[in-house]
Amino acid sequence: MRPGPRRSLTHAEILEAAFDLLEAKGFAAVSVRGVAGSLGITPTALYTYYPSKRALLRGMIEHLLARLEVSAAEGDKPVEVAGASTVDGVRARLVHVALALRELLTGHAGALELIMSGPLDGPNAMRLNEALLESFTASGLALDDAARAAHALQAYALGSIALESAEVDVEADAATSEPPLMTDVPGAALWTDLARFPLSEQSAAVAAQRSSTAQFVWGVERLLDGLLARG
Amino acid sequence: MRPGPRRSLTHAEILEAAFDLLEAKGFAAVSVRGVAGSLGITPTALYTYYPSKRALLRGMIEHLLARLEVSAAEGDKPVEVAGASTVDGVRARLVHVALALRELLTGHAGALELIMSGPLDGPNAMRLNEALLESFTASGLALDDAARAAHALQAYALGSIALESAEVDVEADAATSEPPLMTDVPGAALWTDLARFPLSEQSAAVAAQRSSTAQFVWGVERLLDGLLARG
DNA sequence: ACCTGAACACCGTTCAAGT
DNA sequence: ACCTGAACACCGTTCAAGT
Repeated sequence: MRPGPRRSLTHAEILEAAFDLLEAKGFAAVSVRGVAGSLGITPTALYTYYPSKRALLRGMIEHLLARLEVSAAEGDKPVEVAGASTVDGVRARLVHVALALRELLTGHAGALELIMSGPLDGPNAMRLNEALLESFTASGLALDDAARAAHALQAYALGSIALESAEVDVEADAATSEPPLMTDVPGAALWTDLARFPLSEQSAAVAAQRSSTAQFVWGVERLLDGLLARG
Repeated sequence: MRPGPRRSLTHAEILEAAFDLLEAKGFAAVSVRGVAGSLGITPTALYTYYPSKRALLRGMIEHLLARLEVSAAEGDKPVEVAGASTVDGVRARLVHVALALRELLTGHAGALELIMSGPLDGPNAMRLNEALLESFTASGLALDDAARAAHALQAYALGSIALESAEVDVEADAATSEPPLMTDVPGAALWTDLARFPLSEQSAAVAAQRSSTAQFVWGVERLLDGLLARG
């Protein structure tokens, strides 16, 4: 179509190859050499498109967040309660955005490491932030408080997802069964001494369900309780 | 003192060297080769003490969390309000623990990456969890809810610290002034088009203060509002 | 039992050279 | 203008060999 492309690759093609690698072999496989290799070019040729690996990762984060559903699409969750339908709808939208972020990051292997690998300051991260600000101001918060609330909700969501994925990792390790690691670190001898932590032991059943969507939403709801409280 | 040490090093000495490296040169410098080199031994000798780099990092996490002040030390914050002094004291303790965790992780360069590099399931992580469970049950929550609340608070704290440190990174990068990265990624042309995000622009002043302790505590307080709410 | 040296299969990045 | 090849200074991990 074009008179003749100066470059053999588009950024979109490079990012696609990078995500294929991420999905297939995990975050560690997304190396400059690996991405270049899967595109049939030399590692140094990739530096023509991105000035550093960090820049490549930033491009990937943007590409990922572009798929985040953030707008106030109707029919998400019809409000059935009579009365303050607007506020309830806004609240449902906030929960929806948090859940969408969680699904985006738990759906792609290595996506969390990607997000955590750099600051969230690209246009799509700002789109997310703007959507949260809209929702919080729409539910009656002053702009300053809305900004703090948006930040708090993002912090909870990212931290929650990070804790989840760390626990998934340990389940995967359980198969290889690492040795108990009895070291001379203070307290390390008690590694499996659950009796020292009676409440943790008793609540083990709940702890086992931490990776569930319900747990995530429960936390979002409690945070929103605090953030949206008035009078 | 001892009849004759079989090993030339203790785990404590190795961890100390590893933390010196972490503090001095950041997380990337904490390599098997780097730690071994700073101890005057060969990389392979380190595998006598830790079976993998991952095991070394787990040891470091435990070492770090051992320094976390988690107990109900008196005089932290004398309750001045008459009335429900116990509950207020418990709440103050929760804020205190969250702040202590934040100071621990922002105080040591690379400590967050360390924490995020694996699951939080060592004895000192359990000590933290147990302390949170005690506080939440003491303020009237059922054990199930207390477990969920403890998890939510840890999620918020870790996520908040992660967002902070990512922003610190970008400030450091501002000096080297990376090019604006005009790519053909959808939306990337709007990278600096703040006008598209009016609320984000207006609240930029608040956003600039995100790395403050006050912002962190505000979020903890709002979360606790939701978690501790009754009737 | 502890440690070394050599090796394997990787990294991100730079730079002179080709077309 | 785009790309290659060689090189630099690194990784984590394994394994035979020494003491």
